[in-house]
Amino acid sequence: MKDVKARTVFVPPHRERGVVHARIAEAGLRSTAQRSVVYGVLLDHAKEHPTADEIFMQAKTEKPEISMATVYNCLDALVKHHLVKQVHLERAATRYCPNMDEHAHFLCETCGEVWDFEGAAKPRTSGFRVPSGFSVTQTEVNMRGVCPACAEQEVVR
Amino acid sequence: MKDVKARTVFVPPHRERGVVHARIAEAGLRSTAQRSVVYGVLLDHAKEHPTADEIFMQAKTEKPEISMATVYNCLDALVKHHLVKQVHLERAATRYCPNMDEHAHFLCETCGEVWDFEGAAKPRTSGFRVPSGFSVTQTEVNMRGVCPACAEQEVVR
DNA sequence: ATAGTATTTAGAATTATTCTAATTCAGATT
DNA sequence: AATCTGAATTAGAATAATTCTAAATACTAT
Repeated sequence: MKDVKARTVFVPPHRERGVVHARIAEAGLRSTAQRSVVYGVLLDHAKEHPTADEIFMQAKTEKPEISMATVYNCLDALVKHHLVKQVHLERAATRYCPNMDEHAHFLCETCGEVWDFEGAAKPRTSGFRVPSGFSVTQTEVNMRGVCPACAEQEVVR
Repeated sequence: MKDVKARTVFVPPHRERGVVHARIAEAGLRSTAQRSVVYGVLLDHAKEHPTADEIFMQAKTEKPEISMATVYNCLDALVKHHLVKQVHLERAATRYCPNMDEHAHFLCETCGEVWDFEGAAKPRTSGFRVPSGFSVTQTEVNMRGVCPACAEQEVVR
């Protein structure tokens, strides 16, 4: 399990009793203890863009009985109700992101860290021509390259 | 294995003796029989955006001894030498695309088909602000929604 | 409190991908 | 044409990611 970090302008809501519960309920989801824990973990670790497994391990510290299947169930429910986004960056495990503002993801190919890039694409379709008849509900923009820290190291070497 | 189709403006080069070989060599890769088969399959099935497993099954019809590990090795080599792109649309298997023109991918959430949307994003970063210091080498744009055929069926129903 | 439905659970099953170590091959050199 | 050398291929095992299953539990509305 690689340790990933990321920078974002997104400020997750302060995680306190009731806030997470309320958000889940507002989204039209039955609010269960497990969903609160999973969503709470994701809000606390938004910058890490954690995988299901990383979320599972963290969630267990708060709720030891929780199972992996439940983490997947919860994540799917949160995704379906637009509280969380899936991020498909690599051939490896899917990552999750509770920042629903429009933003792109950047993966540093050298260190593997994931970053959020703010700034909405106008049109919402990121500049690509959408043939008529297609309705686009979601756009995911993923970039790869080298982050400043890694670029600097290369120069030094 | 789901049967997928897609529409694209990309016209794959006619697959004949030597053409595939030459492209691989030009890319700076040692040209082996297996790489030719894998790349050839991909060119013939560009519209399907096949998975490694689908490519493996097709490749076996041309070269029965080929192994799955080789398909992955070949795909990785082709990706590294910019002959092929990985497409990460879903939590499921990675898809591969030999169309290196700038384009976006669209996944119909109803029927699961993948489509190519032409049209380069300018700036190359798809309208998102890239913080200074980051160098972007690749941008992947994935959209989801409903394709015309599925939209029509919904109206009828 | 009770029924009815959705959710959770453990663990098995499946699918996708990577690894390993032995063998074979492509391309350069003689 | 034969030889060399590092790279590529192979089968199969191993690992990792995700989904499935059936039984138990927890919510919500009565």
